[in-house]
Amino acid sequence: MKWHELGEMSCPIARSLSIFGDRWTLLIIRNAFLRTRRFDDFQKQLGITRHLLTERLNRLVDNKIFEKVLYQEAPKRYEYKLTEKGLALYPIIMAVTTWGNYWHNEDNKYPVLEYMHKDCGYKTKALMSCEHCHKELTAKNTLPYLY
Amino acid sequence: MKWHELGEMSCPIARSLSIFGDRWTLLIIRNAFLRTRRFDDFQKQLGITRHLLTERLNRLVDNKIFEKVLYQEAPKRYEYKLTEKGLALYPIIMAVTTWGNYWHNEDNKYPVLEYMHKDCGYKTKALMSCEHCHKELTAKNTLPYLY
DNA sequence: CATTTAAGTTCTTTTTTAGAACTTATTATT
DNA sequence: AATAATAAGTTCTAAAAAAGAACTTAAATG
Repeated sequence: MKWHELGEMSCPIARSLSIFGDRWTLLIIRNAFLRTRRFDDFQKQLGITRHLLTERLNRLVDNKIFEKVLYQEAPKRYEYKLTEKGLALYPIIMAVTTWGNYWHNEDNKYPVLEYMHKDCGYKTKALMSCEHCHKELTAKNTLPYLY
Repeated sequence: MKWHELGEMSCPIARSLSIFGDRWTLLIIRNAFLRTRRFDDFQKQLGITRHLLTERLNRLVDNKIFEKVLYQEAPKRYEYKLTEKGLALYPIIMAVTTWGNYWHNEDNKYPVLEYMHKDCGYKTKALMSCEHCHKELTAKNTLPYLY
């Protein structure tokens, strides 16, 4: 299977990975959530080559995850800002964070990145939960279900 | 930054991506959740080259996401079975599914893959929620918080 | 006038991936 | 008994992608 074919698959996971299933894109998005918006800042923070960063940012703009916002007229300069569609990636970032914190952190060698829920004021772990009964969803109590 | 350096970063996202932040690994894991366990089945279902599949499965075994389980003595053959650490990736799969379903599906061109919560019996969307107040967590009501 | 800033672009080298054929050990079929 | 099939890789070559460094452009700054 060629990579670009993934984008046309009926599986939502395959389609999603055709956008961010590579070595850099989710890290770019992570930094965007941490308020990075400019080319050189992404480049310095990530250590990604300028060439690749250009290519990835363009893909994210094409897919409406970032929008380019003019911040300077001459010469024209744009910031890369998460759209609503881009902001909707946050649960993925949280899910990856949570797994990395608790499952891929032998001997608690690395610090734990948690989240503070502003509405209730508590430091919280992100749980996947059922929209009906609000209990936690796991591989064992859940079945994929094609609508 | 070189790729293998990611695995030693303090950020849980970077460390996680050092395992599954590539073109194939999350698709392998998706299929594992759909009960695929054998080399040739992964290969045929995904259309991945045998060479890469070998490399990816070995990485997943090294990282204790799959365990090899002997299912035939002569010649020795092993199945790749998700460990508890591997099963814990399910929220990531659900989060990616949910985003792909609702945000990366223009004109509802593609079918929606939902989940059935066996405990309550309802078809459900996977929501990221606060372990305290159980309300939904989003980019806007949440702050990363280094413990 | 020389430097700096910001956002790329271009170039060469290295690494990864794709694709197809081959191997090995055993079981099933003609 | 010889031939084909199954399963899980391994080994090749060619193609694509990524790394790394230097260059470009346009304006602002010292």
